Amino acid sequence: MTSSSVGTADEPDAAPPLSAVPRPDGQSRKPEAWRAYFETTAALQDQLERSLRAELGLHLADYNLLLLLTEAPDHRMRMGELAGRMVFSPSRLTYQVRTLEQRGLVERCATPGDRRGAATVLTDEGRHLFRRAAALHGRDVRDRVLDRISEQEADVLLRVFSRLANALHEQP
Amino acid sequence: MTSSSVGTADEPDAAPPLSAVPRPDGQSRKPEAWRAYFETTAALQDQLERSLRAELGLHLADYNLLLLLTEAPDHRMRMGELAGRMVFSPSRLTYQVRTLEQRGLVERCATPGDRRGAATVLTDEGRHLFRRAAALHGRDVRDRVLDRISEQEADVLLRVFSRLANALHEQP
DNA sequence: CGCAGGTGATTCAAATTTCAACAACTTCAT
DNA sequence: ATGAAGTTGTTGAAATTTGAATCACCTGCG
Repeated sequence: MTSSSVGTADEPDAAPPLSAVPRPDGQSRKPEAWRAYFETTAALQDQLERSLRAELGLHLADYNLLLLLTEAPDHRMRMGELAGRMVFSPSRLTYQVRTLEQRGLVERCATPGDRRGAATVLTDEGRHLFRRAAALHGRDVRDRVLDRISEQEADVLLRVFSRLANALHEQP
Repeated sequence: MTSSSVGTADEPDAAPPLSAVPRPDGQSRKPEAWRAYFETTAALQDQLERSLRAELGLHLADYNLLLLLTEAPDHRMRMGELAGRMVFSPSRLTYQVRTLEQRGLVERCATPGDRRGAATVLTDEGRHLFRRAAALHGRDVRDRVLDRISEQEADVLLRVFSRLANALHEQP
């Protein structure tokens, strides 16, 4: 995907200025920032996905699902919660889990108290594959992103995106 | 989509350019920043897409395609270039353009010098719909993002994502 | 010229995702 | 209890996306 500019966008492209001094023309740089963010994100996800695919045959979505399970207590999570965290529709999650199950990376099982529910658990094989995937993906992310930003910039990113996330959850 | 955290990212951080103030515990906040960025981006795109869909029946990809055409000289662009900018596979672009063509928003036409090529042009109807879409999408983006960050933060985002984009283009 | 080797774009089948029901179960107020 | 209403997940068909051919055309060299 690309741009998604707010419309009033004049191309940035080159090395951006250093200070936060207001521009001579009094214009905001926010639209440019939005566009840079949006376009770069598309290219970045494309590359991360390709790498994971080429090396381990995993989609980024597979990776993220395995990551969530890895972190979950007992390596186990309800379908619903998983769907929410993945920003997936329920049916998409069902499909996704089915494919991982066919590859032996996860297993489905019933939930204790609620006979409607289902849960997904990481298998040993899933845990092993994730370990390899994490090494690869971690390297990819460091090479392409983390090693290219300063701690200060990381702080700003963390602050900004955390704030945005809170706002998104409050008023959908 | 979710996280994509770097997971097992225990590695000395790259040299922080400026005067990064280390955390008390000496840990880097980069992995957290990455994760906040990644997760928030997923939720944000989901909401932007929903809004555009609900109001105007456009996918975010439709919007972006129309945006690129709107900005292009003569409201016209080659398939190849469009695909590159959209980070779309050629066949995906072909399909995407076909659906927009069926809705009367764009037209295909031959390219002057090269009889292999094809180009896409925005129609008047496409231009009109884009205007409405831009108003809506612009408001969405302002409400959810731009009005929630400072000019200084926007500057950092612009600087960071421009830098990352350059790096991505250099070493795929 | 004449064709070997690209390039630009489309096509087709298979994989994935969405959307709108549906089924199974829980909850809660009767 | 009882059944209306809400939850949880799945299913099936249609829409979208991918990936491997394929088609049509350009380029350059012998």
